[in-house]
Amino acid sequence: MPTELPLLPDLATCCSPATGGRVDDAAAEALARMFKALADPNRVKLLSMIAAAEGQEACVCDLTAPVGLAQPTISHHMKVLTEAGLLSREQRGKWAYFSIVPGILESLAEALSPRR
Amino acid sequence: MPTELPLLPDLATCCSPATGGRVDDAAAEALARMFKALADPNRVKLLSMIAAAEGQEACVCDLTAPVGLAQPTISHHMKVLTEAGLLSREQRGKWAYFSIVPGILESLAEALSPRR
DNA sequence: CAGTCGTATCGACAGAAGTCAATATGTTCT
DNA sequence: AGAACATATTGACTTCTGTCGATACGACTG
Repeated sequence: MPTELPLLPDLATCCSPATGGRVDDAAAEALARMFKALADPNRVKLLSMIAAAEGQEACVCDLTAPVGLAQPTISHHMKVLTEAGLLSREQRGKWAYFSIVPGILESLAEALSPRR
Repeated sequence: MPTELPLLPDLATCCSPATGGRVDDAAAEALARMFKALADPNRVKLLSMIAAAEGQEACVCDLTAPVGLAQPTISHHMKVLTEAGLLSREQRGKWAYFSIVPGILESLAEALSPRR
């Protein structure tokens, strides 16, 4: 079920970091949704491993072992990160490659930067 | 129950942004704990209101009305933000003033900045 | 010192989230 | 086509989380 996607626009409304002025309800929810995706240690680890990989992309097969979770759980976390707009998925042959959505982390970081 | 506090050190281990290299378990948990505090729209709103206030501090009495939550709920959220190390509390007379822990947002933003 | 006001804690409840085993889907190779 | 492999989905279970009413704590005020 496609529920979102237009998350970047919400964050990129320009000149409205969450900490530079009162944030409206929509922006607060958009931000909270992305932070919620990062609110799990295993997802932070997964994201960091992808970010650390060359090309900022990684195959699920490379991620399963290091985090020590069952395969369905990894799949679940990847879905959460993807639906939050942080990762994008690309099926390449038999494998699923995930990569960080370009600019999304910078947008998040900017939303946190005080007084712009 | 005092469970944490040394969160800044964990983040400030220098030169180890979550997205610049594989993050270890401790760092992942520290980061996730802070993101978890931001994983609620109302808390994002509360934090942004404090950040927007002059002196980056605000009295609870000023925050209750705008978010439209019951007073115990606000108190709960403030506690979550405080225990996550994002806010500090100061009792001034009859009122409780909360302010953003200096540098904490910058640290978080830096942890999100890719390739350092 | 009794009352009032601001804030925190407690207890309870509904809904969300993390985890895994089992199973399904889809892709490649023979 | 059938086997083997990689990933996704389903279902079930437990734990965590947001919310509020009731109540307790603390500080000023009269």
